[in-house]
Order: sequence, then structure tokens, then C-alpha cells
Amino acid sequence: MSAETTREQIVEAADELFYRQGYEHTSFADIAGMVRISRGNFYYHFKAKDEILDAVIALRVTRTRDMLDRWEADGADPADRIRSFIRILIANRTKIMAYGCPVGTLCAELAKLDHVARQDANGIFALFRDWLRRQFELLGLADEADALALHILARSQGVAALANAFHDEEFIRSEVDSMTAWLDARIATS
Amino acid sequence: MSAETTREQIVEAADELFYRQGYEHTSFADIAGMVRISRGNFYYHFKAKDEILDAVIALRVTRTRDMLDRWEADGADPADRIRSFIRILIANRTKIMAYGCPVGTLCAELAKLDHVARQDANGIFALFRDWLRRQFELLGLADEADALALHILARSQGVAALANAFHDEEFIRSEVDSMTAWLDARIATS
DNA sequence: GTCTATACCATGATAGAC
DNA sequence: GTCTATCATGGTATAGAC
Repeated sequence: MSAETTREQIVEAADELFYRQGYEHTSFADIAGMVRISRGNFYYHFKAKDEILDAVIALRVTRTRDMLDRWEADGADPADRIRSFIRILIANRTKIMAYGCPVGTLCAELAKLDHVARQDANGIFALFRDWLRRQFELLGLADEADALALHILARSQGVAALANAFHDEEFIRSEVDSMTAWLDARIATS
Repeated sequence: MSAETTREQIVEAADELFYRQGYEHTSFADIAGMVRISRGNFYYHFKAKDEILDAVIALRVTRTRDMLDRWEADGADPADRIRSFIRILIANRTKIMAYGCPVGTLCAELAKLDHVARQDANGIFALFRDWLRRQFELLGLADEADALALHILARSQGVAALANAFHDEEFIRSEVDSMTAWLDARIATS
């Protein structure tokens, strides 16, 4: 990773810190300390904190797209792909219990700040929604595909929120099983 | 409401502003402006911002307890009481779409701030959880009562999070119907 | 491209007058 | 009980040396 530019290092550090501490609570000093540059040097790379946020969101959009593309390529059928989505709660359980869902918590914070980047952050939710909708359409559930996509997205958001509050790994596993069973039942009736 | 003490007015204003803008993003100046007192006068009533947060959480705990007691008294049977809980998404839909769930967003913020009051805020979630668990127990579902309570709490959290992001009232209604149907199915099999 | 130095301003917080 | 200073801190931002 030594080939990374300073700008890339800043965005990486900000991405991590915004997730762990929140956007507003993360200071330039925090990021500078992580990247080992001086505070003043910051403004060579970014004119304002907002610009770092824009870059972080752009990074997350790219990574989300890549992940969805990978699931699309790896999953033999749409149901398997949706299971990949559900399993992300298990794969990321440690971070979710500590900091919540990176998408959900950022969108919630930016909504309260009434920040201009709010819509861009919501766009990450939209990526998941559209991708899930497409999988449900491929399963022959075109009429309710969008509602089903929103439903499963909402459930995973709720699980992340409560897992964060109660720090309960068993609850995550139980809800993941429940969501998987729900999916199987949905497919069986289609 | 002119009989309210200044302290009560401060807590009321802080409660509203913490919900709309978040705890950290709300300054003493914001609260002072709403109560029409000066910033300095604040410290006669509270030694620090943390104390206002404590008072706001205590207020929310009291109000939550009162609401749960009312649902308990009004609901003829446990299923009706649980439906009261589900319907809160409808009753508060406008504020939820604008600011999310007051409990969920506060807990998420305090988790990121690693704030000492975090556990107190989580306690509001626990109030709902315990109350719902008791209703499911009364329905004869003692074995899974806690899991069912967490399940429905998580779903309502997820609905609030997505309703906030997508500003979608129709989605709230659709999910409330789905949760109600889920409850009816649960009762039928018990 | 990275650094130091510096200034600005909002904030949480305090002291003391009325 | 409320006010007006006032302070210290820290996030934000700029200029200019190297």
C-alpha cells in the first residue's frame, strides 16, 4: 500500500474514521494523525471537510458496486445472490455490533445535519435497492420486486441497529436464519 | 405551558433539537435561542452539556414508560397492544421521514461518540423490548417471546431508517401491514 | 508536494454584575 | 434567575517557506 497517494490515504483514513466516530465527530486532526501528515497540509488535497465526505461517499459507491458485481458473478442464481446480501450481516458482525451499518449510520447522520451530500449517501442505499429488485425480478416476482427489495433492506438495517445497541451476535444469527427462511418461502410460492 | 420552569423548557427544547439535529450538532446557542435565554444563563441550570443529555434521556424514558402504560391499559388483549406499537410508525410517520426514529438515531449517535450516556439511551430500547416480550408471553409464546420482541423492534427500526432515507410514506404503510399480518399469523399458530 | 505559522470563529464553559 | 462580558479550546482555513 506504499504506492498509495497521500490523497488516497486521507480518503481511506476518513472512510474508516467516519464509520467509527461519525462524520461530524471526526476532526481534521484525527485524520491527519492517522495519515501522519500535518493539519495544515490538508488543504492542499481538499478545500473543505465536505470535499473529503464527497470523496468518501464516492469510494463507498465504487466499493458497493464492485461487491454487487462480484455477488452477481459468483451467485449461480438470483436466490444465491440475495443470500450473499443477507450473509453480509454475519460477515461484518463485529464491526456492525461496534459501529452499526456504515450506510445506515451515515445516511442518518447526514439527514440530521441536513447536509448537501445526504442524497449522495442515500444513493448507496439505492444501489442495494436496485440490485435486490433486479434479483427478485429474475426470480419471477416482478410485481412485488421493489417492495421485496425494500423489505429485506429494511430488515437488515433493523438488525444492524439493534445488534449495535444490544451488542448481540446471537440475535444477528437468528435474524439471518429468519430472513433466509423468508426468502426460501417466497421462492417456493413463486 | 407558561407554568413550566426554565429548566423544563430547556430540556423540552433540547429534546426536540437533539432529535432534529442530533446531540453533537446542537449547540447551547441553538437551545438558548429556542428558550429565549442567553448562553451564559445555561450554566445556572446545568453544569455541562452532558447533564442536559442525561435530562433529555430521563424525559424520554418517562414518556416511553407512560406510553407503554397507556397501551397496556387501552389494549384489551396483548395482540392489540402490540398493534399499538406497530402503529406508532404510522402515527409518527412525518417526523420519522424527516428525522428517523428518536430512539434509534440517538443510540446510533452515542455509540459513535462512545458517550457514557450510551447505555442509558439503550435503556429506552430495553423498555420496548421488555414490554413487547411480556405481551408475547401473555400470548402464550413464552419460549420465543424475547426473540419475537427483538424481531418486531428490529423491523420497526429498519422501516424508520429507510423511510428516513427514501422519504417514502407508502413504504411505511406497506411494512406496517406486513408486520400486522405477521403478528396475526403468529397468534393463529399459537 | 509537504511543512510551519498563523488567524478566524464557533463552541463549551466561567465569573461577576444586576 | 438572568444577564453581559470573557476565556480556553479546537475545528477550520489561508499564506508562504522549503
